[in-house]
Amino acid sequence: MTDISADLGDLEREVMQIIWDDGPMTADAVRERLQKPLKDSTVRTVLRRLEDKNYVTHTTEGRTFLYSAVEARGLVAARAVKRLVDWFCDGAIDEVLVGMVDGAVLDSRQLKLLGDKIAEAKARNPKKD
Amino acid sequence: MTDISADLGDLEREVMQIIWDDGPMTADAVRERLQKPLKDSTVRTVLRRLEDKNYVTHTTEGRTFLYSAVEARGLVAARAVKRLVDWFCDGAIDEVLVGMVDGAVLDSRQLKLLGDKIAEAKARNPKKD
DNA sequence: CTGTAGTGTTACGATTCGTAACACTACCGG
DNA sequence: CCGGTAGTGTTACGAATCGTAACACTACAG
Repeated sequence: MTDISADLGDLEREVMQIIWDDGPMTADAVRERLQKPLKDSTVRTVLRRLEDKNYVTHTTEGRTFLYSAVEARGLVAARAVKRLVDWFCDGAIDEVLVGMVDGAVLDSRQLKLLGDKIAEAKARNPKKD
Repeated sequence: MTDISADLGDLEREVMQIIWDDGPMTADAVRERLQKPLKDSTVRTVLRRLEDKNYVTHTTEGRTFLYSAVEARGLVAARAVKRLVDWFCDGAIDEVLVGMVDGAVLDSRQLKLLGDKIAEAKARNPKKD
């Protein structure tokens, strides 16, 4: 479908969360942290798919794989958001923002946070304006 | 997959764009505006699926259907963004924002736009702060 | 009353994803 | 030296979604 958002299934995302939260870890460690009791091979398959999709990499520790995230969660999410906006509105981000405000998607606290972050970003990175 | 972003395929999205852009219209009108030359029944199937998903509705004009969008594009996109952020970061929108800035997902123009929109929103909707 | 414009039904192949069995291999302990 | 265990690789299968479309049905115009 030319996947927007992120080409991650539910289980794949859960695994990513675990790895994002708890740093590099073995397949077995991932399995133990999952809610659903899944077979070993299931978790491994998911990890391999995530590696194919370049969400994780592994290093070899002895004969064991240590999986770690390739990119920070926030970055992946941010790019997903951008892709989503591009896809939806051909990049017309203001249309989305209007939607956010009008649809009460963001509450006032989040709006404030957003504003602060932008101020920060501008301060840190004061290009031509 | 508990579809995030929007449960729209590529063709479905194209159709939505057309309807969002050009108001209520017949299935045939949609087909004519599409890039790829598709069979009539294809377009109708997509429209029916979009109606199932509650993206469009139709009114009957004589024996012809007039399809129109149920919700504004920006609103749909905004909600998709929110769902995405929730899904990814459990709602930790600041993590996403950091990602946007660090990953240069937004350029300075967009940051400014974002800031302006927020100011607007606050002005229009000055809740407790 | 028949054809045409329009709608509804059904389908099929590709892809993705959750889920897993099974097969293979290298090292540790006896 | 050899077998079992821990770990990896291969292959698969069923459900869901989506693009794509054929075909069947129906109502109104002429």
